[in-house]
Amino acid sequence: MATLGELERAVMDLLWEHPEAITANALRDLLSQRPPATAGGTDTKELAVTTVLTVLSRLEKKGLVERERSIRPHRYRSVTSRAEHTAELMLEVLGSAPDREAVLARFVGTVTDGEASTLRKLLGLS
Amino acid sequence: MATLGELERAVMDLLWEHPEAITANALRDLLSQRPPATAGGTDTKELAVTTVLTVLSRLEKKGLVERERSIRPHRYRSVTSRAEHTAELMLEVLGSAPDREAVLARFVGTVTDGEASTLRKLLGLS
DNA sequence: TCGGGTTTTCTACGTAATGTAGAAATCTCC
DNA sequence: GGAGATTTCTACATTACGTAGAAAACCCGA
Repeated sequence: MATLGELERAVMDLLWEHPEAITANALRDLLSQRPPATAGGTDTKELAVTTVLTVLSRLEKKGLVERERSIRPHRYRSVTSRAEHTAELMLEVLGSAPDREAVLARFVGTVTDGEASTLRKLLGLS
Repeated sequence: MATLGELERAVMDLLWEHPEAITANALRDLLSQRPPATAGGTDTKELAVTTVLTVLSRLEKKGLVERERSIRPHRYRSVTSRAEHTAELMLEVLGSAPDREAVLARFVGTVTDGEASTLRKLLGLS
């Protein structure tokens, strides 16, 4: 896997919020509405559709997005949910550590109380 | 934070294995011993010391490494332990999710049994 | 003290990922 | 069959990283 760029991330966020597959044009419109997190301006950048399509192709190549080619304005959707993806990323980070248990110790020490009890619940079932 | 490059990662790994601060030259020697994980050749690349120094400077700028400037061959050491760093990375990934609990659910579902019990132990005490 | 070896900093270049989009090719419907 | 919509191809700018030479700074022995 890899880290996503800013625009790639924004696109994935939108796809995750939209379970139904959507077109590149729809995505471009949605992108123009959300302000860029980078600066605090009233900046509503209008991207070219080709830009969105390029990003979508790259995300597809990375396996994060798939599209329906049967219908003409292709519809795009994320392959996994955001939660899945995030969990995978966390596991990837954890996986590269030779001292996984030490990492987990630090990890649970920093998680909020509510989340700790969530974890307890989840672990109690198994 | 950010993801590290291959060489940056190798340097951090060595610094994490060496609690005592070490010199750039020592690092270069250590680097030449460990085979590059990329290919499986008997490749023992000898890097220039300036290369190692550049990487160390970049890691210092990123806040991952600090050095003693008082003595002349500067000694470098990692600011945090690998476990700390990894846990921070995991939290960073988790932090960007609006559905943290869902992520945690997926996460604990994928962790090994041994780690799950470790987590239970850690959470039981609190 | 001074000069040469050692160490560090500055500068630079190649590559790869990403943001961005025009030009060209493809498709679809009238 | 052609015009407008859609997708693909190609391209360029920027940034991060690997890599290291050139230059500057430093330190020790003669």
